[in-house]
Amino acid sequence: MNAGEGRRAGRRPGIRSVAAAAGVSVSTVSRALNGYADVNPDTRRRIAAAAEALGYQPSFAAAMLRRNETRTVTFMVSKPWTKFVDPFFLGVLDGVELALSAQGYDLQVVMARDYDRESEVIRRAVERNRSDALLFGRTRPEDERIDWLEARGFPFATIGQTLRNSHSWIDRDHVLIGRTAVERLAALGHRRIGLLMTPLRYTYSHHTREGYRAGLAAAGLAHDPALEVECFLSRRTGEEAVTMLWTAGRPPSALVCGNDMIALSAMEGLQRLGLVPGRDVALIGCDDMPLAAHVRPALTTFSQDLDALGIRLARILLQRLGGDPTPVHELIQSRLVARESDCPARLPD
Amino acid sequence: MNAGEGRRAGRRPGIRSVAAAAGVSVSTVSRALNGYADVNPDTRRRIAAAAEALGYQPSFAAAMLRRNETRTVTFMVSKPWTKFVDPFFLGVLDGVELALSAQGYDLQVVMARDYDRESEVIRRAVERNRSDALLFGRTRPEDERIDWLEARGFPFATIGQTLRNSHSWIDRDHVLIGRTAVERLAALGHRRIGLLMTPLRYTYSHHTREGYRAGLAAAGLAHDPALEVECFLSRRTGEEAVTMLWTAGRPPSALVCGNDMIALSAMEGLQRLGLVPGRDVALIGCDDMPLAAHVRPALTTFSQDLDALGIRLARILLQRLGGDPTPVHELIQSRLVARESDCPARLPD
DNA sequence: GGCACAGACAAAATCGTTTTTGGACAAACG
DNA sequence: CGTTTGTCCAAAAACGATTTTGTCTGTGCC
Repeated sequence: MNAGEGRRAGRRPGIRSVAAAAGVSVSTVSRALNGYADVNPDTRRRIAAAAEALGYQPSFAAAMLRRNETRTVTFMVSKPWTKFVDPFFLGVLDGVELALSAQGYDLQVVMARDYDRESEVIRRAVERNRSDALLFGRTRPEDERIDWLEARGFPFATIGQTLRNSHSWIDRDHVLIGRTAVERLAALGHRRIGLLMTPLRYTYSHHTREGYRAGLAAAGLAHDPALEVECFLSRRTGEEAVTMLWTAGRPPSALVCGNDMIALSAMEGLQRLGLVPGRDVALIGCDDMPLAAHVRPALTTFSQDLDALGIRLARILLQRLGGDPTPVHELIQSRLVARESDCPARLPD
Repeated sequence: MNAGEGRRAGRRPGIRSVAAAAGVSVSTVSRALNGYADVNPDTRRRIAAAAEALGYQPSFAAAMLRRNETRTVTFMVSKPWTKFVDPFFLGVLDGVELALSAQGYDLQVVMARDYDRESEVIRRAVERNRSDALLFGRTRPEDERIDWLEARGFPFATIGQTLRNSHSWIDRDHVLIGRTAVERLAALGHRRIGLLMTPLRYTYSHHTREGYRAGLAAAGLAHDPALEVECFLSRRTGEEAVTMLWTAGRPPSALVCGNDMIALSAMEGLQRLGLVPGRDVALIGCDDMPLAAHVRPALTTFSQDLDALGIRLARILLQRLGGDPTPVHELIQSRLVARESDCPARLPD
């Protein structure tokens, strides 16, 4: 009889079925279900009931086509450290998913398998236009990914800053972390404190170094550039750095490490040199990865609520997607977790 | 002049622009770009060139709507162990993403934040119909999620088996793992070997136990049910189990642990009891999580190539999506990584 | 020559929503 | 009473691809 009658029976009910059941037009159903104002409360209820009864689920593809948005956010996870996915990203991922799904957004994950391909992965993710926005970390002082995204006007937010900082980001306060670490070690009597840095191509490495230097200055300690060693992305990186420091020149009595991986690896290096970490040499890490608490000596390090970080990151992005174009910056405080690896200086020098 | 001319300029080029540029109809463009047979090789080249020149990217939403498929796979990650995401899932996730993206599929991730909500999360993921298939782990002997999915005819594959095993899965050979662990400990002279099981609601726990018992039988050792302890999902679970075993009755001299978390926690429990793991009590874990190698004593455990597991899992699913409905089962071999925690028995009893 | 057939393409229908446009009606207002 | 205003809803036009159906050639075969 009526126009919508020809539907094949096996199919999922569409909006027209709901319209027919509720005795209204499809447009009214759409407006009712999407919470528009101009629909009679009574009609709205009738439609909701019909939709419920039919088990109606809107076709996402159709809505997506019409609205021209995907309600999906892509998270790029980098994993240059060892073959394991970085636990840091995973904690964040969890929080991000929580915040996104609460707003009806889906989370898509892409992996950047090595440093050089990160730009390409981003480009592909955007050009496939299967998501509305992008999230990623490991930002660099001059970041071509960010330039590219800004030029394209594609919404995104990052974990970590750049030099220009023209975009939305969230970040740990690495300056404060570096400074706090040094001050703590200085208070323990250490006069020669080394820094095992994460790769300087990342912005946060510079911040940590800045904080480290500020800490030295605040404690009235001399700054010896030879004690700043850049580490790279291998499992043994801290080991190599330590070997170098203890082989050439005057070694430090304490080490601030850019992350826990480096600290752990440095510990192994120290042991290999016949030194006992946490007794002969003090160490402080950064990340508080699960390992840190279980190693002997347990690693003193900086911890943060990754879940919360992820949630806030997602919120920042959602705000942007909600139409507010002003960039948001947020600095997350980390908490020092005192364990065993930071010991007092043994011999005053 | 012609029909397609009215397009607003700022927009991404659509298939009609390509058609216009190549001087053919939209249908021909579609067929050419999707690799259908009945298009002249020459025309095909012309179309490809035009698409390339315009930077044409097909609207995914439109294709999705018409084809009625999303080219997206949802991966549900469970995370009941502690607050950290299980590294096991993450390794797998990586492999899955690799295999899927190679076939043009996108990966969507949903988190199951606790055990009870896993079914709900799955139901929601499916009903939103924003993905073509589902991947998940932590299967149970009787798994309502699987029943539900099968009833609905929704494609999926799992990490882990069920009792009926009517679906596609991939799994570690936990029976072999349990058996190998026991045999190794028996060969080291242990006569009383305990089993710290993962929760029995999971299928693999039963398999491990089965292997454990088979190992005992093969070594000619008595089976004492009191030595089989079920552990639950807390950070201290192994500690509690150990305390119980050593408080009541005759304690074992060696422990097979259902996973590394349990083993690590058991080590802490042993130390609290004044025992030295790896000297007084032998332990073997299962998972080879990053922690395992760094703990003192380093944990002897079973390792597997998670990347490969993820890749094969994805392949199994893609085969299903490709139209082949026959369920595929695949058993992955694990490798024993001998470290320090499995020591010879001290006193023959 | 007439017919069947295949190759290469065009035209049009279709997927299931959202959004725009406009119409019917009632209330308010002069 | 006529006009404006506002409420509620229907009709129809998008959105941009894929798929079906149809048309027009040219070729092979009897």
